Amino acid sequence: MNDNKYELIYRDLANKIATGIFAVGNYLPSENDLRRQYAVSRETIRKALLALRNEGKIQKIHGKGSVVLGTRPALTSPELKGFTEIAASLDDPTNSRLVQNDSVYVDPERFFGREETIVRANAPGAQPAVLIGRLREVRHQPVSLDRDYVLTDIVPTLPDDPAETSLYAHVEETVAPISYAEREITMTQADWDDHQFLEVQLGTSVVVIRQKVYLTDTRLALLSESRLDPRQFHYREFVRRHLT
Amino acid sequence: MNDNKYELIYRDLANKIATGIFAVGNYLPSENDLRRQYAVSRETIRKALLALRNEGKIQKIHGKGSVVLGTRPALTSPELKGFTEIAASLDDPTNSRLVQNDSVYVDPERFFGREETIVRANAPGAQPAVLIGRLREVRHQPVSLDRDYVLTDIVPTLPDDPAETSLYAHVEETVAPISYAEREITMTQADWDDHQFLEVQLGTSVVVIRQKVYLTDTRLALLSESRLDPRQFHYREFVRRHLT
DNA sequence: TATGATTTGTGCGTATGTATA
DNA sequence: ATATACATACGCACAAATCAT
Repeated sequence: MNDNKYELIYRDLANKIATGIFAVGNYLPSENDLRRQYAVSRETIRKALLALRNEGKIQKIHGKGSVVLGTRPALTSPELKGFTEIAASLDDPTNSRLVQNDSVYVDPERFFGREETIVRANAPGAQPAVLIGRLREVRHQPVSLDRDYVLTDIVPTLPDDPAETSLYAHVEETVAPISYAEREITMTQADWDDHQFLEVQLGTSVVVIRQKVYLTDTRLALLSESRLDPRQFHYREFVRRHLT
Repeated sequence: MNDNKYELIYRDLANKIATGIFAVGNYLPSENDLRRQYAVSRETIRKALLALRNEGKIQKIHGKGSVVLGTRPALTSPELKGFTEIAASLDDPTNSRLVQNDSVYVDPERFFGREETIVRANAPGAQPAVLIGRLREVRHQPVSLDRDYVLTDIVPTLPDDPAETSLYAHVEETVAPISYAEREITMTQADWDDHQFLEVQLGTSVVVIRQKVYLTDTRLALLSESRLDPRQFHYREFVRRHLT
């Protein structure tokens, strides 16, 4: 949590949109009104509005004002959050079960695409990692089978109870803030684990979301793979055509 | 194309990153150097860098500089572009075949999720639209079956040859700039058309990307559905954890 | 049609704070 | 400690789009 002015204003406005105080389709107060209300400069207001715009919460219309567009939630969404963090914002009961916890070697270069990520210790590009496999349940139904490869060189420790704790929170507390990720979504054939845990038929398709998660200093901290039942998969995002 | 200073600088820097003049892993010149090189104020430079950062092309590190991260291309990517526009940037030969061209009524409220989009003319929420179905081929292989529902009330005319022309370009020339879209990715069972055109087996899974495409004034201009062979589907995007 | 008021967009300058080396 | 580099914040001027008169 930052205490920047524009971020505080951003959160206040985002909250007022989420709770309907600023209703969808209506205009926000003008930048000059907001400037007076928050007693800041116009540039500070504009930074807050830009952040809302980039997330698709408002649309700025030249000469008119800022229209409230609405809000989009989902379990699998463009936000860079861990399951534990998303679960905290859901009403439904959620559960994580540890199903794997091994020391392995991985080659991050082979994580995207359809190659094998786990390699021999002496393979070129091999890095030591801890593999944590967790089955995620919402409303007591399995929704995803997650495997995180935590790079030991960057993240030397792990939470005491990996099933209960947010990996992201642990990394940010013990190493450095998580900053960004490259994400890949593909489809593949269900394997035995998918069949066992996600209760999908062998050989049918499952959705695979892979992420390379980086710290603020661009160091790669972990690889994560999430396998989902295609019947439950729905991914929503907001995309813009232009910078401005 | 805008002729704003910061956008020109953005494009110049993006181009130098794409062509390797600024190599991955290296630092860009400092904001002060860039300010001198382009003979603009520091804020203008910072706007250009912010745009690069938001697209995952650079990472700004406080007190150090801006590291070049790299570039990510793909046929199905987070950019809001039509197939014709993406095809223009590919080396491979591409082709579009018109397979459908009908007048229908749609209910945009029913476009996301798993409901029927095409409704009766007198249904509540029904809007007139032209359905344009096109089979897209790359390297003479079918890659996607696209259906665009162009809302007649907003876009009254259509290009003369819908198979060859970019719908997006036509909308922007005759109506208003396209600004943003809500996108949904799901999976469903292949139907007869998928089997015929995409050459996938009946009943196996296909990827469905649906988009609601809006103009700068927030009017909904068209609905588009893209159905893809899951074996060829790979979607890559860049996501950030924080605003700053 | 034209004009002025309002609102957002772009650009510049300056000052201060904070992180890095 | 000092210099460098990025981050935040304020203020100002003018351009461009919109709308009511």
